[in-house]
Amino acid sequence: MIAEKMDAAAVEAAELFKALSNPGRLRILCALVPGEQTVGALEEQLGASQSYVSGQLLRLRSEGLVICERDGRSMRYRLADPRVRPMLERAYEVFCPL
Amino acid sequence: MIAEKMDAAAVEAAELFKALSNPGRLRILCALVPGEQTVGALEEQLGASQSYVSGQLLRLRSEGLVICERDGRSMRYRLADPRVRPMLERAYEVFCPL
DNA sequence: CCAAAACATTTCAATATTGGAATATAAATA
DNA sequence: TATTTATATTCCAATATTGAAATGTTTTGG
Repeated sequence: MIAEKMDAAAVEAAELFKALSNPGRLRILCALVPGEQTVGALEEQLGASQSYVSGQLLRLRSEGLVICERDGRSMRYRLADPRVRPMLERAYEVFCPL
Repeated sequence: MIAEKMDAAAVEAAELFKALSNPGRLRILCALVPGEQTVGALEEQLGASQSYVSGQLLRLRSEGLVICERDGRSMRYRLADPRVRPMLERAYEVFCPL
């Protein structure tokens, strides 16, 4: 049956949507769309605490949505899941009209 | 500052994503993309209980994502928020490739 | 090696979500 | 009108999420 495929896809999609369902995480991911960002840079852009940003990044990392790489004493984060960018682009069109 | 607009948009978008972050709700909304559906029809398509489907519909209604109309003893539900369809279409492209 | 900078991690209380079970309501039919 | 059908609503215990606070870790500069 096709229902199982649809169900599996729905579970996967729902997981991604859950990752996007928090304004802080959403803004972090959006900030990564143009390219890599340092944790400190993300703190500034969000106006959020170090612990908050780092915590959300940890979660996003554990879900495979971002990956990081050390650069001196900083960590550079970037998007890692190819499904994120298309969804964010559409969200941008829908929620941030010209 | 533009940060406030971005923040407001992020909050709105995150709310929609939260509605989509449950496989059951997601499948209900997907089932409504082609057109109106009865509660019973949704129960069949999802293979879920009456109480479950009706409960999720109640929530989606309270968020303004769907609206319903009585038709005899049935209720016909349909999508009500113009932002839902574009997001689901993109999700379909991303998660249900040809 | 030591201190500071930049992140990571743990902990926790408050709050929210989940889905099942039971019960209630509205409309049609006999 | 009594019953059945279709849907709505309430209730609840288990689980998950949230964001702040405190503390731990890693790397570099002196």
